[in-house]
Amino acid sequence: MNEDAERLLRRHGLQVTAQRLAVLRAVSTRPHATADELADEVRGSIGSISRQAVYDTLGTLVERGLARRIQPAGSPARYEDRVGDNHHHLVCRACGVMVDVDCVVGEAPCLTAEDDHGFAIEEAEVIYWGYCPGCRNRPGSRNGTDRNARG
Amino acid sequence: MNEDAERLLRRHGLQVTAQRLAVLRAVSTRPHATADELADEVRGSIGSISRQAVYDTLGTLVERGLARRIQPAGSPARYEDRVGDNHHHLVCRACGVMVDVDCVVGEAPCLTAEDDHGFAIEEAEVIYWGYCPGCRNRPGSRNGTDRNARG
DNA sequence: GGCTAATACTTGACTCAGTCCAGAATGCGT
DNA sequence: ACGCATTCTGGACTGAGTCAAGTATTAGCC
Repeated sequence: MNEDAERLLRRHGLQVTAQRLAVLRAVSTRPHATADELADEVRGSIGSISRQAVYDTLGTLVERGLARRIQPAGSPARYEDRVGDNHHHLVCRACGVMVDVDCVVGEAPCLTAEDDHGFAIEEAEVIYWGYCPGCRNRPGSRNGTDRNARG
Repeated sequence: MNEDAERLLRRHGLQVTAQRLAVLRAVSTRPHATADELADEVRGSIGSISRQAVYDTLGTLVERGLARRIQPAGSPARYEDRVGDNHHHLVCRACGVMVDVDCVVGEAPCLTAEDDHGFAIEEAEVIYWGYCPGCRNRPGSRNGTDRNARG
């Protein structure tokens, strides 16, 4: 598994370091985690890492297309390693949990806006907002009262 | 015009204050502006306002459905007064400009995810990422090099 | 295996958006 | 006009993310 990660980095022209391998593994084992959570995960596996290294590495991974950054409203950035397929996200307003959903329209026609205003559209990011099964059944936590609550 | 804003506030059970009127007007005249920009706009019209009052008022307006908050990746929250219709946004990766686009699918079938994972889905937020006409033609500013550029 | 240049990591200070709090001011119903 | 409830102000604070300078690692070469 480390073999794979190492090759992956090299294939994308990146130097292989313990930190990068660990971050790559963390993104894969904990999809939708924040930079902070990933840092914790990494510390669990290689002992320690600086915040800066985490941000730097994540930035590089996103830039090289090895990871994807999602930034839902009111939440710090989250990262996932599912790239290349056209999937979207479902976020619970109450507890902040995020799950993947496949694109309604299949491939990439999401990319078609009615009027593109002359823009060269590259990507359509879709976030579905709602309440997860757990929070739907927990009274008081789903009427917008705690709209800022998150997990 | 102030008449309208005043009535609007009252109708939604809100006290009418100079600050609220001004914020409401600012949101309407400068769609997609950040809280800070709106504060400036308001200062231009009523002299001065505290940051807190701006955030507070915007929060209230959003809560009562008089305004909508959009938070694209890497950008502070933006506000607009176009509510109730199912429109989305088109954001330029290079200069950060944001324009409205109508929903591809018309009404609200955007709300249908293939598998809702048991969530009660309320809203689908769609952001199209790309490059605006100006930035498309400006070489060097559209190849992801300055992915963080905005403003 | 050791040397060197390039790249990556660490540490700490900093910025920026947004929130919290206590006290002062204002609007609203009577 | 009065008193209460709501709102506004100013300042301190938090949390996410960035900048910059110095140190450590990696990769390529001998």
